Amino acid sequence: MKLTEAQSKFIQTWGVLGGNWGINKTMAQIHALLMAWPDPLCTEDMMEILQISRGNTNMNARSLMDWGLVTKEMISGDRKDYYTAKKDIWVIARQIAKERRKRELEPVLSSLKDIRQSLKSDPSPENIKFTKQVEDIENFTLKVDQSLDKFIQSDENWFLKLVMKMV
Amino acid sequence: MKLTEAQSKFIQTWGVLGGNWGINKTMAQIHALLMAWPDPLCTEDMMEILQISRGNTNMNARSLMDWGLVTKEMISGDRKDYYTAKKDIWVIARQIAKERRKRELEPVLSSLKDIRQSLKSDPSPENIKFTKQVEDIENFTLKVDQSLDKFIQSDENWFLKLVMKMV
DNA sequence: AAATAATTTCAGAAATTATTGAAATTTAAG
DNA sequence: CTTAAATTTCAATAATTTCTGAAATTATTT
Repeated sequence: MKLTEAQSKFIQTWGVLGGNWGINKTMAQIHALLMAWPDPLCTEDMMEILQISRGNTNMNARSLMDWGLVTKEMISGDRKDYYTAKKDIWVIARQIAKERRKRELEPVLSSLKDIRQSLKSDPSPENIKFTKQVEDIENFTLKVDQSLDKFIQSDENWFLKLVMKMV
Repeated sequence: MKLTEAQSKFIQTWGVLGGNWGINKTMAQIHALLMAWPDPLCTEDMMEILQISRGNTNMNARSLMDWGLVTKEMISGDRKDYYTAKKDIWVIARQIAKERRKRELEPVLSSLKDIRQSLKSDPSPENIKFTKQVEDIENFTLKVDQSLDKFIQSDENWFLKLVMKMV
């Protein structure tokens, strides 16, 4: 059970990328490993390949499942849990977009709404510019939210069309 | 020199958002403060309002300048440096897109290219699926890169059009 | 040129975040 | 039900990141 040169590089690259986006390095590496590996892997495998502890492996595998990027799999005749990652990069991207929208964009939108509320109840002249500012940011964020939503939905339609054709 | 309720909330919100995106909280807060404040602020001002040290203020203000989000300004009759942030959210978003593209996307693309190279020189059968995987990811990343580029360019045209109209 | 003011740097401290590993719990098999 | 294997949890520790504050540097005034 050993990585090829290319797989190592891939895991390394994904780990750095994750770091830039506020994602735990181990989580990104487990994700990369499961994307790079053709078959499901158990905890022991991941521990050995990535040289990390059992606890760390378990916690980050769970996070990846919370993000909907990884699933557990049963292998008959073996009582260990096996993990696989989605492999289609468009599906992965849509899933990440969906989660970040829910976890980050929605709360920001709600905060901006609150702030606009505060500003309404305190219409002092020094707030005029700032009010405009907050409105602009809220509109921008709404646009981003809508675009993300479109992207997230995108292939459901494609999928439906495909199904229609098949019938 | 004191923040309104709304301004505080705004700085708080921006700080949390920054955290989610791998950006230092103080940096995000200084940025938010300068966006929310109508006039330029000096180091002392920022230190007092955000309750942070001189060194911290200086370092993060510099980072914001590196990102092209904040500029120094001179106020005549005062030898202190004053800082202001760009206020147009579209300009800000384009600037951030531009920097992240340069700092993150380009290196990832270059790594992916390397990985593909490694794979070419080791065409073992267990690499077939992984090669396809890497190619897919590279294509996806290129698409993202192109879309970002389009977004970054977007209002240069708009700006040119505006200039034409003005002449 | 000396004095003063402002800025920058950076080593160490503090705070935060990630990781370990062993104990507790859960799950499955005999 | 008992035993054994696997998983999960979490307090302790390690690693990393951020922040401070004082010293060094740079810029401005007199």
